Amino acid sequence: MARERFDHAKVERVWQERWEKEGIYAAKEDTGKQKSYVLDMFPYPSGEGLHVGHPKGYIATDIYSRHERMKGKEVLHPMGWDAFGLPAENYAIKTKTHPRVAVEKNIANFKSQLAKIGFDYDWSREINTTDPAYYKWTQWIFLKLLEHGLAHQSEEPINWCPSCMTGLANEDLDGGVCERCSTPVVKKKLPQWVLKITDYADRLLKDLDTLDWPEHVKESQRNWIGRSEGAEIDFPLAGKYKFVLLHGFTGKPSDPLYGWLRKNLEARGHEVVIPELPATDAPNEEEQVAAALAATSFDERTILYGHSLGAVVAMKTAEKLRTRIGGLVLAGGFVDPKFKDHARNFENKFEWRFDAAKIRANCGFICALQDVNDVAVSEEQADRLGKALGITVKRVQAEEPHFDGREEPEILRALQPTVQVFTTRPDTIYGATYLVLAPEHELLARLPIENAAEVRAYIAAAAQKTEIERSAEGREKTGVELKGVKAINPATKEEIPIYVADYVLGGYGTGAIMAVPAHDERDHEFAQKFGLPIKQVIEPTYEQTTEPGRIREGEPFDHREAIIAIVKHWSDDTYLALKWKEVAWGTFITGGIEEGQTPETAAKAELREEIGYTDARFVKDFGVVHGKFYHVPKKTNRNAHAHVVYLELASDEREQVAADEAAKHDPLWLTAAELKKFLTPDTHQHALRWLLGEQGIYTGFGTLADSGPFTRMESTEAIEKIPEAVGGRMVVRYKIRDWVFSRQRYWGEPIPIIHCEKDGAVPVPYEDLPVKLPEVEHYEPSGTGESPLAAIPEWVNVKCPTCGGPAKRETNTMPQWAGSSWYYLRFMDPRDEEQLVAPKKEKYWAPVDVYVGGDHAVRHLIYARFWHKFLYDIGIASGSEPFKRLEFLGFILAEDGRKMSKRFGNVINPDDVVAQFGADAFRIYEMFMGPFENTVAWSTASIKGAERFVERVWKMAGLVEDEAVPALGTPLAETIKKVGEDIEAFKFNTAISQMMIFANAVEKESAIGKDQWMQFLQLLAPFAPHLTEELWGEAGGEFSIHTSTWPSYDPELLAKAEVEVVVQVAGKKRGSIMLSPGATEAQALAAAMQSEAVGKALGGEEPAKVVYVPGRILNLVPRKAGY
RNA sequence: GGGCACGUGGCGGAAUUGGUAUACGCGCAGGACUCAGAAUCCUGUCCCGCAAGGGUUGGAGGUUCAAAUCCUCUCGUGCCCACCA
Repeated sequence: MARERFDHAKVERVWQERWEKEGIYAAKEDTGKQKSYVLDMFPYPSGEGLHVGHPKGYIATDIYSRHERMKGKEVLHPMGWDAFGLPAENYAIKTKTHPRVAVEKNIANFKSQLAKIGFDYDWSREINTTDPAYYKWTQWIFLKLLEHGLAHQSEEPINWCPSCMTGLANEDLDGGVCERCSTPVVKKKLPQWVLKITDYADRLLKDLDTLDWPEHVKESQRNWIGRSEGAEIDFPLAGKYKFVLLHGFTGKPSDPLYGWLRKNLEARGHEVVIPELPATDAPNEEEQVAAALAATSFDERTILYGHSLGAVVAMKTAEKLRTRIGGLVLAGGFVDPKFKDHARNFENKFEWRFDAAKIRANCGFICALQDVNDVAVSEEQADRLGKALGITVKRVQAEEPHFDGREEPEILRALQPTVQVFTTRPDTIYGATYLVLAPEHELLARLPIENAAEVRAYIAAAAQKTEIERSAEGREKTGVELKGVKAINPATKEEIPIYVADYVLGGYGTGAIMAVPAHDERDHEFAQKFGLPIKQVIEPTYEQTTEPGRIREGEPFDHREAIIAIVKHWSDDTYLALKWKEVAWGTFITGGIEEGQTPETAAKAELREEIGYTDARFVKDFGVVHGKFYHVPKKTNRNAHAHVVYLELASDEREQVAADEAAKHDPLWLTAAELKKFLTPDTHQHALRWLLGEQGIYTGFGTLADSGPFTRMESTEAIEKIPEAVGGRMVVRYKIRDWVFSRQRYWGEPIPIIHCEKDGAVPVPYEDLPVKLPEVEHYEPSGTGESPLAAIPEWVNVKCPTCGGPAKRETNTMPQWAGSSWYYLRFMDPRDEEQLVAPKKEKYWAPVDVYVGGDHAVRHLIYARFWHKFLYDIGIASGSEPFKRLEFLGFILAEDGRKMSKRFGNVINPDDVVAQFGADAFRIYEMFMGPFENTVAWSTASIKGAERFVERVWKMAGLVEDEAVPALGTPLAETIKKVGEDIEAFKFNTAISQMMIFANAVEKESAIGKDQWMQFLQLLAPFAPHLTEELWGEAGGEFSIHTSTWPSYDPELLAKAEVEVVVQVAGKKRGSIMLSPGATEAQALAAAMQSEAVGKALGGEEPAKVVYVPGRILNLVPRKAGY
């Protein structure tokens, strides 16, 4: 009987309605089943709608989740919308519609497109990041971060996109340009909220090892985090200073801290004066300032320091000076006698107004420290001090609150001008011939620089530059020397110059480097341009890693001074080389340096002994190269320290050579090009590069030279020993920067903060959340660094939650990444008004078992992992990682091989494809296109294959019989096994091909048993849910096939009675034999020898060797020559 | 410049992880059905050779009884990072 074609449109409609009506995909928490949480990266609902590339990941999770459900698990497969962000806002600006209107329209469109494909989403859990009921919790997380000290305000220069008119996180840049609009970003100083993701860097890195993620994604994350181990080393500034230390109202010059400071400063040759100040508990300005002034004389080399009330006295003293001093350092200072923990009457006889201009004029630099845990002086007080003096107060961690410890290294560091550098190569410190500070370096404002105007101009110019200009390829190094200041290299004790240059980045390490031009490309380039000394301190060292001569691990080395002599021909452009007779070596002349010899005389002697030439002229000693190898005849590891000596022969005059020397090797005259191929040891290749001038600067590890007590030590050891020896310390640094969290735009979550003049930044009380986004007239960013929200006075002006006084709301919004950093938790409990997620539900569903997505994943994943770890720390999440397994998808390109885009007019809408070919054919085609992670171009021609397969299955219903077809037993068992395994492994393409193979087998038999048919439909159900539901019903199956139990198979059907074993002779196939799987080697051999072809290939002889892999292969190795 | 992948027919790709290379599908060619086309079905389809046979996984070496798979070098492509000290 002829069957109608499959009417996909009708079948899809019928079943999609029924699934929806019966709610078969709703996820429940109380079924007692094992759970499975399958998640797609939720989309941004753009105005363009879906193209055929978008559903690829959704189809995969759909298949996977349907399979999980049929395996008896309780499945959570939700969908939602990441709808805040710039595109919606820009669209709103263009069309003058509210972004919410556009977003709602887009969501409706996306939903209808998705519905047509027949997904098993639980729509009752749909969420939307722009819904106040959702972003209430995004704001809640922000307040929790603030509460735990992980959010703070900063005024550091940040990346500013002049086109989007907003600040951006480091992660939002693409090689120095805004990733959205490709405009070069500039540095701009704006008050910003910043999240301290750096506090989690180490855990974000370490926990990667526990994740079942593709290796390249983990690698990208490691790259972002960018951990590097190195050393922080202090380079003291040259020159002797006189320090005048003024104690506070609880201090005395006899306190241990002052003894400690005196000892440390005097040890460096400085002078220390600690005057006793009278009556500090009832301050009297005149008396105290007079005491300070009387204690000593003041000049350019004087640095005045004050602690607590002493800081105030120091300011007053500086104000009254008639000469200029080197600098003013304040710790725990204040400008207003009001304290956190006590009240004290300081008003008597003290003038609390300061002449900041006078102080600034009198002091070379001013530096103020504030302890983050100070009990007396609030942050706000410290800020006021900073404002009064026109400086930024540096917040540090004191040993004891308010710097009351016995030793306070932060004070010492602030007093004693040093430049702290970060380096991963402390082994090169003896070659550090200058220092470089980044233009942002805070020390630049404090140093007594003679050419201050020039330096300031350079710093200003650097700030103006875009990232691109600053780091463009072919960049020319620029910089300015700081005249009048020098640093001391703590290893060599030599004075070295200091530069400011923008090739050093302010945000990484300490913002300062020691420059080693001999062993760093960038430093070398800079040194060449500025005529700075280049000092070699690392000699190249090579280890032999191949036999013969591979180093014997753990055995000691004997050391030998040696030479490698490069000898030029007297007339040709060729060089003398030795071809060794007993080993496969090609070398230059080489040998040891005996006592009393110099490298030059040793090289000449070696040349005479080995080849006989006597008329050599010494030209050059290139330096030393070290070769580590195992000396086979001497049975020892050897490290040969070889001077590379260049000789030129003046004539062919030569002597007789001893017979034993001549027997060892043949001399050859080779050109440079020939030598490149001929020389076997790496050390000799290195020598050749020196000769040809091809050896660039050496940046690798090696052996230290000219490095005092560390000379001849190897880099790896020196890296461990040098930092401590020069007073530095090993530290770990990360490339990842803190997350700039403020956006000066409208369409985002308002940051729930109220700024009060009196109380500073006050968090909005939890019970007042959410802070709803108000309606505005215009969405345009102001461009001044203020969000459009700032233009709504009735929203901005509020009462301070703490004091009730007048206050203003924070008008910046959060970045788009905020809402997507925790949405997977909300799906577990999407309508809860009391809490972010109910602990019971979280415990049941977490973590996400399989997470599928592609684009932007590195950033999203790092932010989400950061927030998740924080939520874990405060007890909201029960595990420390959100996504157990991650599958990365490859994109679908347009037929022309380009990206699918409205711009190119090559977009294919899934609606059209579904209408023409059906949802099931569309799903099968997308999964059959290739491996899931591959990027492949769409092909309308190829989708026909999927359509044909659907039609074939449809027709196959006509072949169903009551009785099982025995010949299909094994193929069906194999198919059940493979399809199940492949779905779990995300290998959908091979699962489909296995089902096609089975369909071919059914057609060959022209029959299939009813039970076999129904099992086959179940295998196909996750891929083609509509077709199989229809056929399942026709065959008498109970609704729904998607809630039926995944078929099992009899493993015995997989174990065939006989297997084909391929017979090879000498690795080439000569036939095959049928054997029982348990056949012995003897049986297999006997069967194989029956074959004529096998006998012929063996030449009538018995095989010399037999390799038998039961069930697979029998390889016979013949006796013939060559085997 | 650094890191990570990858390279198999005309095309997408498969190969139980070292054991019959090219499964499955697209395309193409020939045939059947048809007045004709669409659709469908059958046959063929890596290269050389009439055949027996030989060759072939970007290229060159190596390890192994056996290599697409492991190692070394080399060429090419893609992705990520990039003045990160």
